[in-house]
Parts: sequence; structure tokens; C-alpha cells
Amino acid sequence: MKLSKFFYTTLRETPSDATMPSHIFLMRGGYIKPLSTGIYSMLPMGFRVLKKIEKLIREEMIAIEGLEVDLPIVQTADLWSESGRYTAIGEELLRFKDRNNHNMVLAMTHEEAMTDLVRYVVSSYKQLPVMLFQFKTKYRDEARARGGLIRVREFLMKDAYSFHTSQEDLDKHYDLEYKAYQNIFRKVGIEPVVVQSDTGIMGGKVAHEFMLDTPNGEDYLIICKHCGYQANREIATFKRTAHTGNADLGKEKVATPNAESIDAISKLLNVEASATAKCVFFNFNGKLITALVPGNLEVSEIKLHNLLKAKDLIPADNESIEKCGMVPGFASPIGAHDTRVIIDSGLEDATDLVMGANEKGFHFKHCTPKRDFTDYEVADIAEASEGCKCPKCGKDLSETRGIELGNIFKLGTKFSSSMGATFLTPESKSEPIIMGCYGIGVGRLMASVVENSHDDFGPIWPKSIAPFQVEVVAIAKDPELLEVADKLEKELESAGFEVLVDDREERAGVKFKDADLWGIPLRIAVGKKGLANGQVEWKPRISKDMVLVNIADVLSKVKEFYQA
RNA sequence: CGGAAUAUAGCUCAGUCUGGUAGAGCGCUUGCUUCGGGAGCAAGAGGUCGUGAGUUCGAAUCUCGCUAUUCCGACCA
Repeated sequence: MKLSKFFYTTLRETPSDATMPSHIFLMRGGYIKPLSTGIYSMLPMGFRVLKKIEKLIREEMIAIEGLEVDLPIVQTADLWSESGRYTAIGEELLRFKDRNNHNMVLAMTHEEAMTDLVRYVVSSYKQLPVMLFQFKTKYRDEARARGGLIRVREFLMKDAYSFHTSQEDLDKHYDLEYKAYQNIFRKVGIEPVVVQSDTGIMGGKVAHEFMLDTPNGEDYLIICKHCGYQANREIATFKRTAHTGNADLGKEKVATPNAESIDAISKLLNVEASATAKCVFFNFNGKLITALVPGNLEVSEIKLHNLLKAKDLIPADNESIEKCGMVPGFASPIGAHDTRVIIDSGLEDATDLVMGANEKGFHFKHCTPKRDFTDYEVADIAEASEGCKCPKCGKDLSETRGIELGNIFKLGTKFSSSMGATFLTPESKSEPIIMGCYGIGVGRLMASVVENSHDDFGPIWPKSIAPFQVEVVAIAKDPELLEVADKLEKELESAGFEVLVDDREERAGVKFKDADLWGIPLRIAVGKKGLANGQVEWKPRISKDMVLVNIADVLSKVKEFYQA
């Protein structure tokens, strides 16, 4: 491919709205072009990378006996009502009406459509197991798109769904998917951090997320460097050490004017934050939820959400807190009424705590939940953070950030039960199909590779997914140089390599800068000096320096380069 | 959905406070000179200053509404 015939653009300056390296370089290199918030066009350079990633993923899916299909993105509301998600999902699901006034949606994922397809085809255990996958555009009406391709509204996703007759069979396939994912990410140079994750509104029991460990990530991960425990902060657990003091002291009211925060109260009374209890309130189904965690920790809304099986969990207003006998800023369950009290397991055996006296300007000292609380539940509702103790080995946990590259879920029968996707067992018994689902965001992976592999000048694409394999740069418009470049192009292309030839009338500096932005693994520069000796310049994108090689040796060296 | 900011040439931005005929650099076109890491000179093309109202003799500039975009947070199969 001659650059003079290619459709491309490069930007000399960083677009003002780009902050992450992947966003900057994908824009500057002319891979993508924004059309609206979180909606991007792919230029040929970007499309080539995307297709390479797609091919690589497809190979791994086929290797575990996946069958490729293609399902619609425009779907009926009826289909989504069958699973209950038409109402369960919020505004992220884009709804609209067609000309016949039918309620329609743009698919944000394809569990319903896949389940519908499988119930149409499958009736017997003899037809199972089966795994179907596709590469398909999804639309999610994200509240906030960000970071170039990292979080977008419209995006290409590989989504796979497996269907089984037993949990054991699902478990077996799940492991295969797990390994296939490892292969995929390693092939693009990423060593993923695999964490246990929240199953959210997907239902199901077990789920893992494959994350890229990066400071630019939007998810928070809790990892144990000692034993390997890894979980998304949303669901990460940790070992509690309950605060204990003199359990014999009776509770004592003390004046604490203006000390409405944990910080203020611990300073005023000279106690550790962990020796206090933090009260957080939510409205759920018309009732007030009082959540209590050790003062040094935060309430995990996701954990609480899952515990209550809540669709909506709304922070409570002061009025409803007061109605239940508590005073915001000085609140505790002591003396409260008409509220469901949930205390974190870290408080269960705690003694001698400071907490609100439900009277403005006063706290109680020496509180002990087991003695002073009347009606309460104990649960894991505190959010894990840096320095908490590992639930497995008890050592310090660390916190890091990650970008979610892909996830795998054991769905179970959530969709098959609600949608009537059943099969007959050998005993002629009708049972719901057991399902799993497995996703990878293709565009996000493309951006993540850049996050993971770039220098100050541009992306450094792994050989597996680079837009081209070799870039031949003719340094000057000298016809003799162009002729050599053309010859190299033909020679390499006929050997099956993808070659980009920079035949523009540009100065060397411009061509080299652009080459860096395109990040092609191998750059071969044809210059006057080298040519005099029958040589060209050989420079892998990852190395700083170039070496001279004989023109006659180029093909064999390229072959060697791509075999290594 | 809360908080903040921005919107002027293809890109990056100045001009707005203090109202008076639209600016720079880069990019683009043409010519000459250069030619190994984003060259120089010269001549050009290119903008209803996001949008709608208002104030004013006069609005990119002041006022109000709207829209779009970005950042922080909430949300996120």
C-alpha cells in the first residue's frame, strides 16, 4: 500500500480533550474520529487494527469450538420483557418506537436474543453443549463516556454464550474460556489481572473480570501481593479486626458540639477512627436502611445493593432519618425505630465504640453493639481498601486501578428459566439450559494495548495486531529511492507481508514522526547514503537505533523477524 | 443526575475584562530555496466568532435562554 493512495490524517498537536495516551495517539495517528460523545468512526488505520484483534479473538473462540453467528442490534421490547430486563435496566438501555409505535431497543448485550435463538433450535440434550459467539456493535447510553475508546456508547464487542446440560459441563467450559482469554490478552502483550467481580443485573454466581493494571483505569482492584487474592473493589472482602476496649464500661453521653464527621469526632475525643462507627442511610422500598461500618471504612453501596437485592438504593434525606428517631451527624441505631439496621461484620464483636447519641451535639462513648443494639443484622457491607487485611492470608491488601478488558460469567438459568429455553434429558424431563456468557470489548482492547505499549512518540503495536507489518520509508523523492521502495514492497507483499510505503514528498522528519504514530513493528528506511552500498536502514519500532542491512537480505530478515 | 469549565479558520489557541470592519502558529494551495527526526522565504485560499433572543448607533466582546463538548463525581451487563 502506497501512503499517497491511503486515506489517513495525522495531527501534529494533541487534541485539547485527550488526556490518556491511548486517546491522544489514536487521535493523532488518525485511527479514530469522534462523531459525538462516546461515538467514534474508524479510519482505515484504526479499522485494520480492529480487524486484526477480531481475527485473533475469533481464532481462540473457534479453538474452543465456538460457532460464529450474527444477531440483530435492533430488538423488540417484548424480548427484553421476557427476561425482565426491559424494566430492570435503567436509562443505559436505549429505547425507542418504530413507525408502528412498537417499543424497540438498541441491544446493549445479546443474552435475550441468543437465548431466543437457542430455544428455537435446541430441544434435546443431544444438541448440547454449544457455544455461539459474534462480533457485534453494542449500544449503551452511558451516563458519561470518557477516555477516547476506553468508555464509549457505541462499540464493537465479541460476545459469546455457552449452553449446557449441567453445572459441571458449564464449569468445564468456563475454564476453557478462562484459558482462551489468557491466550488472547497475552498475544497482544497484556498480562491481565484476573479478579472476581460483581455479577450485577446479569444474575449468576461466579464471574471474573480480566483487567489491565494501569493508573488510568476506571475500576478499583483489591489485590494481595502475598497470596494472590484479587477482586474488584466492588465485591472484595477482607479480614476484620474488631475494635475492643473496656467492655465493662457503660455507655456515657459526652458533649461533642459541631463534631459531625468521623474525622472531627476522633480528633475531639482523641480516639482512632476505627474506634468509632459510621452511620449511612438509604431509602429502599419505602423503608429506611441504616448501615453501620467502622469509622475508618466506607459503606460499599454495591455490597449493600446485592445484599438487599435492590434495584434502587437512594441516599436518604435528613427528614426520613429524623422520622426514625435519629439525628444526622450524631446518628446511631441506639434509640432508633422503624428502620432496618445492618452492621458490618467488623462491628459485630466490637466493644467500647464511640457513636452518635441521636441528640444534636452529643455522642456516646463505650458503646458495644451486642449489648446496646436491639434489632440488627450483620453482613459484609464495608468497602475494602489499601491496608485492609487479606481474607485469605491476613496480610496487607493493596489497591490498584484497572481497565476491564473482558469478563466471563456463569449465568446459570436466569435467562433460560425466564425465557423458556429448555431441553429434554435422557429421562424425558424438561430442564432449563445452563448458560455462561463471555465478553470482550474490541475497541477498548485496542485502546488498552496502546495504554500498555507506547512511548513518547506513539503506540508500539504488538506484531499480532499492528495495522501493517512493515513500513518502508523512502527518504526523499529521488526516483531511485522510490524505485527501491517499490521493489521492496512488491517483494515483501508477494511473500505475504502487509507493507505500507511512505512515498510522499515530505521531509524525513515528517515521515519518521508519522511512522512513530503508526507504530508499525518494523521500519525500513531507504536513503541515499545506504543505497550507495546497496543497503537500507532497519529499525524495529521498539529499538532506539537502526542498523544497515543489505537489500538482498531484507526478505529473509523480515521473515525471521516475524517468526521470532 | 450533581459540580466545574469550554465553544473564534482543518488543528492548537489569542482577542472578550474595558463593545468600534476577524487574529497568530501549524496544516492546506502555488512558486523558489532547502532536504536524515514535524524546514525557510514569498504569494494565496479558508471563519454567518456554537445557537436564539435581548441591550446598543454599533456585539466575538455585555445580559438571558438553549445546544454541544470536556473534566471531577454519581451511575455503569
